[in-house]
Amino acid sequence: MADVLEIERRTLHDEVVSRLRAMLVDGRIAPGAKLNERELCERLRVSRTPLREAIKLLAAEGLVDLLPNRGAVAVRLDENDVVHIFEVLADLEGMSGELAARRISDAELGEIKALHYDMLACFARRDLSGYYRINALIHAAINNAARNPLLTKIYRECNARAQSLRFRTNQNEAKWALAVKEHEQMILALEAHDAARLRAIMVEHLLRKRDTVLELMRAGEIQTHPMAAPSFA
Amino acid sequence: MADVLEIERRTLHDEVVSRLRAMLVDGRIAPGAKLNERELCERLRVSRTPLREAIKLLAAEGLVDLLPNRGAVAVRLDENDVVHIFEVLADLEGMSGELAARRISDAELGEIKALHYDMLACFARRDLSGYYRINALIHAAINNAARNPLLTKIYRECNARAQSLRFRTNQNEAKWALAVKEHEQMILALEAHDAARLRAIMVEHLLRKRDTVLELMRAGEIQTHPMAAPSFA
DNA sequence: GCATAGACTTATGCATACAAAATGCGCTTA
DNA sequence: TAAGCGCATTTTGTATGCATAAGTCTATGC
Repeated sequence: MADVLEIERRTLHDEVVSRLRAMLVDGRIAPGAKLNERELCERLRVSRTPLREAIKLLAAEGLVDLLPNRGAVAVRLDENDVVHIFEVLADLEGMSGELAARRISDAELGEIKALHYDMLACFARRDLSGYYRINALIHAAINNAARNPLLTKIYRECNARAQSLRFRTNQNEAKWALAVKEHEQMILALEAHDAARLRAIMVEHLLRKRDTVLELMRAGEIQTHPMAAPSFA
Repeated sequence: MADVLEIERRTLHDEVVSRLRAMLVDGRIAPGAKLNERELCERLRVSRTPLREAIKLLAAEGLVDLLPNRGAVAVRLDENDVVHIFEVLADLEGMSGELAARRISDAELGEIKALHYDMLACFARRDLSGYYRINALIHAAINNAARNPLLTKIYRECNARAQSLRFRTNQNEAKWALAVKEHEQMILALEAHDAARLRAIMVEHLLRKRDTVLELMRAGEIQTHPMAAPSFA
């Protein structure tokens, strides 16, 4: 037998962290919504102890704000926050690209190319959801090829912050086409193992995304304002 | 009166996080040492609840490892970990430098110059402790001038990981002199607001530090091995 | 003599209980 | 009528208790 089956011994608070994080990132808990302990305990069927440990952890990850003696609320990002997050994210992506270009294996490169074609298929069908999903897989694969677990951890955390905005860029045809073109450049740079070039492309790619997100925010197309219904569904 | 005095309302777990973090970074809790809850409760005069919340948080910061059902231990870094940490740290420093060069105010630059002279004084006196302290202040000041709170947060956390090694580079005269020279280059690049150049210098600076730390580790001059006394003083 | 099984001890994980702070609401009063 | 005050309720912060898993030690069998 190849390997012993990994015994599933996640602790309760770990489980709660994962579930809460998902709820925050996918919007089931809206930005600005209060995290009522009693209510969440009932929803998640756990006592307050593991729940509170989880909330503290998510605060460290920047997904919730802790108000002393008044509990926690899902973070609501303003324009400055978005600028800061994407600034860091762009650099982390750049670093991922630089390292990946140097370290990627042929097998990894092959898989990324395959994903790229999957993504092109989504683009051709104008399947934005599929495109987003595969796009995320490609970025994760590049990050993974950088072979730095700490970079991966930090990248994931920053990405979660950004994702909590639940923006949808690429709704503009020209921008979407440009993003695809940038992805093609990425593949070329990866194949050429051109570290400096891939860094530049990825930084550029992310900064462009930042600008689009800022535009959407200014246009009011991203939910970051005082909510009509401050609770969560 | 200028401003209302900031009411000190830190919660107990917050306080515990700070104190434990300090103990981990400054070595009062040695790498590999087990964090016994009961013992720490008595030392810190708190109950297990806030202590456990703090430990979970420090695990997220990478300063302790959580072993399910077997508590927490202070992380012990191996060579790979060090490579990964400094790889990220070098990039974060590079990013700090790049942004700081673009955004630094004259006042901030003046303060950094002053610190630089303080550091030169320490160098002249061969005061390694003072040098280290001021060196950290300079790096923090540059980071601060980058005006990105998220970058600052991540930088601090990575730095804490590295600091937990408690290395002392610059014990070699030639390397110390080189480090000082690199700092002079930093000041010049900052003054010239040459972002690309400052990034390059800072990355280089950190990678050199990484190499020195790796040398020290290989020479057994950094305490990362199974301890004779696995508890803490 | 070594390995192993089993009881016993200890420490951790989770739940609950208690204390203190904040919030809400009705009443009073100017 | 609106602002302010005080009590009741809710919610958070901390401590403690209970159940279970890990660790330890001894005794027994091969």
